[in-house]
Amino acid sequence: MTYSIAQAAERSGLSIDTLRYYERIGLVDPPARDSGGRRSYSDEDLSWLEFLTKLRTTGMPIRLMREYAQLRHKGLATAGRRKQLLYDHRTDVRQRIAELQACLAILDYKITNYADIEAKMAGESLVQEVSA
Amino acid sequence: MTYSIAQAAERSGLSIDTLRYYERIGLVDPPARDSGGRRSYSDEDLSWLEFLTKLRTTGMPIRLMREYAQLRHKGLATAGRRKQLLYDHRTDVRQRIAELQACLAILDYKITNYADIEAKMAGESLVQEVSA
DNA sequence: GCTTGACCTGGAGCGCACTCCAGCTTCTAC
DNA sequence: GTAGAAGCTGGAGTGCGCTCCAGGTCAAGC
Repeated sequence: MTYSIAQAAERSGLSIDTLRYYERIGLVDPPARDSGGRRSYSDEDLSWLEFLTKLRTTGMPIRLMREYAQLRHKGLATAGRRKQLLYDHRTDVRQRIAELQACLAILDYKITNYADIEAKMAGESLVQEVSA
Repeated sequence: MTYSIAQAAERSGLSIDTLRYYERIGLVDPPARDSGGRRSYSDEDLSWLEFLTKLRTTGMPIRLMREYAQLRHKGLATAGRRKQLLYDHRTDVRQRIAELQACLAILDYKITNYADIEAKMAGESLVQEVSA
């Protein structure tokens, strides 16, 4: 299967401009071209894009994604370094999750507080109503 | 207790420039000034900064932090809207955590794959050694 | 009273990750 | 054979969240 840039954009969730941008900066290999010179993405291209979006979602800077992409081109010999890159990144992601969860607890606390305030205010207006 | 801007920066984890920037854009109230016209942060100021950094850590855009800050000034009457803001934000944060966890699973998978490759390569070089 | 260092202001600059644009080509459908 | 949609390129522009700078003030220690 091959895909036009519009289809690749839809499937990857990236914009057409972003796809071309990623190609320009060396994050993705230039895809095949059709007879009219238009980009024609393969399933393999899409898999790589999908993985890239995971890295992006987890906040990997483009600089590192590019490094990973370049290592891929050098074949099996670089597997160790690629693994290390992902390993380090995983550590970051875990830390980020922990951080978010800690903040979540604070949000919970604040929200509960506001709920209490609302309950109290509702109670008071009830008292007003009853005493009126 | 009062704190110089350098102390406030250290305690909040923000830079001095960021503290002044937050003040400029209305995220924090202008703190008191000492006799020489220098900023003098109170414990209350620091608490607010601490909370702001939680919102920032969880990715709340400055626009919304500012909205929250402005609501605070209007007193209890805005408690409901502030709660709603935090509530919506909590939903975002939870979703973000779920997203990160899904990506984490993929990273785990990839890393395991690389470990397998390494094990296989090590095995092969062992075979080479033995057969040499 | 002079140096040093922290702090002040207004405004410019920066890095990141896109996003948009002008002007052109190419395919498709009528 | 022509209109319209989709795609092409190189390059400029954008939004966010800071970060840095020049030129000045102020207080403390020597």
